Amino acid sequence: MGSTSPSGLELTMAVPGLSSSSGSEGFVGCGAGNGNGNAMRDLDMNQPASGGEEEEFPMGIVEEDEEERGAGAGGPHRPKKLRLSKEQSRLLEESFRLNHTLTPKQKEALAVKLKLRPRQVEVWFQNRRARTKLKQTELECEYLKRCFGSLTEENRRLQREVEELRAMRVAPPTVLSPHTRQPLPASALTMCPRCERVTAATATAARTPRPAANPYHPRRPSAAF
DNA sequence: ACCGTCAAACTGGCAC
DNA sequence: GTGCCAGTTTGACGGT
Repeated sequence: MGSTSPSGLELTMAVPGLSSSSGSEGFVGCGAGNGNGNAMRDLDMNQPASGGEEEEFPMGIVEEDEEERGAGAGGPHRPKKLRLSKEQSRLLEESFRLNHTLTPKQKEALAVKLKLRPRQVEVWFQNRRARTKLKQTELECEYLKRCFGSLTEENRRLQREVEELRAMRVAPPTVLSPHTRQPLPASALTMCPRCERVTAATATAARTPRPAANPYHPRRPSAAF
């Protein structure tokens, strides 16, 4: 795609690390979407078969039945589809850059300037907004995918850590009795609820049934943590 | 000739 | 009533 996006989609996105400028050429090549096709097409598009110098807006208002067109929705034949000239596209892009929506006056003025119908200008802006939004959505999607990936990795890492901590808990620390200086049996140990240090269990605490350990919040195995 | 992509144009629904 | 949007249709065009 290169620096000059053929469709020149300008994107704004509240994604860290991505350009969020609403200015021109905000889009950094994401590769997705309009590929190279347009770049080529723009070179050839709307070129008269003769290849000679043509009017500035060759694809302007079609002469054919304007009335039919209005009523023609769903009619037997749609009018031939137009391809906007490079100059028309350029000017439309330019005004889109300034404003993503048009007032009726602006629309009318632009239509006159481009020799298009106001409806065409309106449709172009609608489609242009849609394309911009689509591009943004695609970028957000990519960003969220990356987030998902890193969070999955983080989750795996934390799970491993939990397993390691659980494994360490199997072998409780040796705590010496303050009285006898002899190692206390694991069954005599409890966790101090205030300082979360392993202490020698009192006789009453040892007899009091304790609630089952919460598997999601395993107690710390020792004061070392 | 066929297919995929892009964009012009249309349609119906919704918000104001 | 008007304008916008999401979804769709359709034609132009390039690539194979």
